Amino acid sequence: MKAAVPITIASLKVACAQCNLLELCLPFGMSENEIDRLDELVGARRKIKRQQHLYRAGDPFEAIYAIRAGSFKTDVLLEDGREQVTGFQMTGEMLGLDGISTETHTCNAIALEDSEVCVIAYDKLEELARAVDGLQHQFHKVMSREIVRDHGVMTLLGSMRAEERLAAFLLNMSQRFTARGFSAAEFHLRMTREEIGSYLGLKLETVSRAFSKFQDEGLIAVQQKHIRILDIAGLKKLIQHQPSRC
Amino acid sequence: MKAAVPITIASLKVACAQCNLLELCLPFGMSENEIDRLDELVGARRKIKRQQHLYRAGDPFEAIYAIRAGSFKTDVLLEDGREQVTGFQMTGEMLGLDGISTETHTCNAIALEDSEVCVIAYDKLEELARAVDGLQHQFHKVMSREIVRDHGVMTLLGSMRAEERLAAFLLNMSQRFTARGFSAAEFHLRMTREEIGSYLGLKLETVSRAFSKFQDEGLIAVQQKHIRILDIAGLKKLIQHQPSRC
DNA sequence: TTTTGTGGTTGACGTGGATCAACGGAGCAT
DNA sequence: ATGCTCCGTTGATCCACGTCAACCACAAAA
Repeated sequence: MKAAVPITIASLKVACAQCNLLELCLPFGMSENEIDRLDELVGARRKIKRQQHLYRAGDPFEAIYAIRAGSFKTDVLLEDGREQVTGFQMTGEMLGLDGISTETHTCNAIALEDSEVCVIAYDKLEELARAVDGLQHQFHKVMSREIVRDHGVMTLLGSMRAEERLAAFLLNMSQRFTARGFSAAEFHLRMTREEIGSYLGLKLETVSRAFSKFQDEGLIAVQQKHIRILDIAGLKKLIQHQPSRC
Repeated sequence: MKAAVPITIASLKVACAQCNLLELCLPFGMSENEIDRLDELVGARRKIKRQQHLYRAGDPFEAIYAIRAGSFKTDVLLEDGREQVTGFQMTGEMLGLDGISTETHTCNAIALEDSEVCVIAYDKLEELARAVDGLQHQFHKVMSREIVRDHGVMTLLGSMRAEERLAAFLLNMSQRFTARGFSAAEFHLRMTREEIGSYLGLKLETVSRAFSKFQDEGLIAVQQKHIRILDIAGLKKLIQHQPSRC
């Protein structure tokens, strides 16, 4: 019997105010009072095992998700079978925003490791956003941030060469790990070379070669998915592309 | 004398309900009552001459803009001088959504022809969105649509070859002209080959060659910026990329 | 009219990254 | 252990697109 440990509904739900991801997630910038009201919003957590889908392209859109633990990729499948990874998401980041426009998810969200998300029913979110100023504003910021991020990727895909792309990717990962309290210089990638390549518009062999080249040049140390950045400045210099001559 | 034509403040403002872009713009899907309330929101129109900036990267963010007439491009400048076009916008589309996240515009918006926009003060928009359910929902949809669109561009840049990209671009333009009541088969591009190239991650010569090739193959007729699509199905076939063999 | 400038086309050539192929190592089930 | 499978690395070759350069069309200025 569990009499000694009272388990209430509340304890099964997410208490945003207690969540250590607060700084990274939707509540960022909201007042304490406002955050307390968020808890009516977050219905349940959901665990997703590695390689499983949180949602699929075509699924009806009902909720957005905040990553509580773990990480995900989003991708779309072209008619001819090509896969395009559109993003990697870490704890505190939101998934599913693309579904609002058509009320249907437009991509697949797949866990890169065993993960857990907070489920945020979208109709409730809209309702609460009307009442809680800070929530509305933060939600808009989250969506806008996604737009800015996507523009960054477009720039990367549209105007950088292979090594610049990979350098930008590593610096981005490093920065995101840092924001989560992990080492900026040493981390574990949860995605394969092929997934990185798809995201960066490169083939897996090219990604692999660029990793090796960076290693030869003393910029990083690679061991499978484990990355150690030895020369952050060197990587940064790479992405401002020395124009051909002069 | 103009005595016979009373000019009121109201007539200088935009009446969303009377605007013929209603179907394409923010009000789409809102009720008549709701749309009437929008008029308190749209402060003024602003005319932008060809090649002039509506806003610049770094400008403080105060308003978003609905294009009332004309067209724009958005771009970002990399440190080394490279320009990356992140989008082309037509009538009814919104500009400036990227600014919400950092309260600073992150790209430049430049008119491709003499244009006019409706200025929507962002703080007023948030305020009104709290009162008018339909507005809140439509605004979210507009932002989400931008995210979906960007994912589409990422897919294009990440996994298509030059001719596929250009075919996708032409079909997209055609579809957007159609939505605005113009011919699907014949239209005028307002941007240069270089701007198209930047957007598609190609050099202007490659764009030009692809146009010529499409013309040789009878898919389109090109004369400078004037495009006539002769074989829509043919273009569509191009973008599903016949996998190398079989 | 000629001039000048901007944008577009086309050709010749070079190269970055894709493709094809072989192999090696890690993790997992047996 | 053994074998299997997935993932990553590396080499050899190819080709799509970038680069460089010449030229052309059109529009605005002189």
